[in-house]
Amino acid sequence: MERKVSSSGRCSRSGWWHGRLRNCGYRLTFPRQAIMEFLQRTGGHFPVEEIYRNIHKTFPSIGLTTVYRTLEVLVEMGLVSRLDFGDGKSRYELSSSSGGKHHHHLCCTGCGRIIDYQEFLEEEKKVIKSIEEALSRKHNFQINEHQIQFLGLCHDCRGKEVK
Amino acid sequence: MERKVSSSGRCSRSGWWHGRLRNCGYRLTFPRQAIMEFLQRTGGHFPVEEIYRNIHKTFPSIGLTTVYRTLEVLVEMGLVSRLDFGDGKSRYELSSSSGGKHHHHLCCTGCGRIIDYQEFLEEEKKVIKSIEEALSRKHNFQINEHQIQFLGLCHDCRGKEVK
DNA sequence: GTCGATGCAAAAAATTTGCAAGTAA
DNA sequence: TTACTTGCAAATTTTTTGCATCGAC
Repeated sequence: MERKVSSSGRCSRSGWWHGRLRNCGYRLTFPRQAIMEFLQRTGGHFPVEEIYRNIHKTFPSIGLTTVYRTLEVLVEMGLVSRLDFGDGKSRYELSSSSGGKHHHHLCCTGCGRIIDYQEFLEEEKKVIKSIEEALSRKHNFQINEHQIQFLGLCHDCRGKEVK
Repeated sequence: MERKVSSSGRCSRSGWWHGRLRNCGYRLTFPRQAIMEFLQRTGGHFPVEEIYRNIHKTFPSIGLTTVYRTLEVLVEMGLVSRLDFGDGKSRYELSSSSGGKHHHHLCCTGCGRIIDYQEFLEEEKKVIKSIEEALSRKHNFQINEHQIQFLGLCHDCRGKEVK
C-alpha cells in the first residue's frame, strides 16, 4: 500500500492514540492514523462519505470499506463518537474524552444545518452529572457518554415559514 | 382499499389528531389513523419495519411505502418524533407535545437495548429550559424539541466485559 | 370531479460481508 | 511467520421515487 505521510515523509507513529490501539489489541495502520489525524485536525463531525473523500483525495489507496471499518473500531475504543441527526447517515467526530471539545448540538429540521455549542456547559454539567449518577445506580448502567441535541428551525428557515 | 376499523366497524374519525391534519392541509386517511393509533396505544419507539409489520398484520392493505410517507408527514407536523440510536435505522414515537410522555433514553452500546426514563425530569427541566432560552436568543433559533441520551453498558453487558 | 394519497415495483443510498492479497509486529 | 487489515466487488438493508389507480372531501 502506498504510504505518504505527514511532514516527515515517513509513517509517523507519534500519535498519542498509538498506545490506545495497541492496548486494545489493534495494530497501528496507516488508514487508522490518517482518519484520526483528519478528525483531530478538523475538529468537526462528518458523514462517512465525506471523511472518505477527504482521506482518499490525499491517500488514494484508502478505500471506503476501510473507512467504515476503521470508524467502527475507533468508536468501539471510545476515541470517536458516532452521531445521528436523523438524515439517514451517521456522522463521526473525535470524542470529548479524546481531546475533542465537549459540545452539544442544535439541529435545524428545516435545512439540516447543525450548530455546535459549548456555552452554558458549567450549568449543564452539574445537572448531567447528578442525573448520570442516579441513573447509573438505579439501572445498574455504566454511562460512558451523553448526547444532547435541540431540534428546531434556524434563523434562515424561520424566515421561510409562511404559516 | 380494505377498511376494517376499531371496534365500531367503521372508519372512526374521532382521533384528536383529525383536526391537526386538516389544519395542515392533509387529508384524514386510514393509514394515518392506523399509525397514530398504533403509536398512541403502544407508547413505544419502533423502527419503520416494526410499525409496518404490526399495522400490516391487522390491515394488509397498508404498504411499507405508505408507512414511510405517513411517518414523514406526522414528524413534519410535530405529532411524532424521530429518534436515531445509531444502529442504522430510524425509530418513531409519539411526540411529547402530542401526549407521549416526555422521556430520555439510556442506550446500551453493547446490545443496543434502550431504556426509557422519566425520573429527575423536574431537575432537568429547569436547566434545559434556561439553556433553550439562552441558545434560542443567541443563535436566533426556534427550539421545538430536545433529545437527551446517555450511552454506555447495561447491566448484562457490563457482566460480559472481560477487561 | 379534483387533487391529494396509496400500492407496487424499481431505484437509490448507506452499510456490510466474502475473500484473496498485503502487512504490522 | 502469523494473524490482523485492507481493497474490491457483491450483497444487504434502509429509504426514496415513478406512475397508474384510488379515495377524501
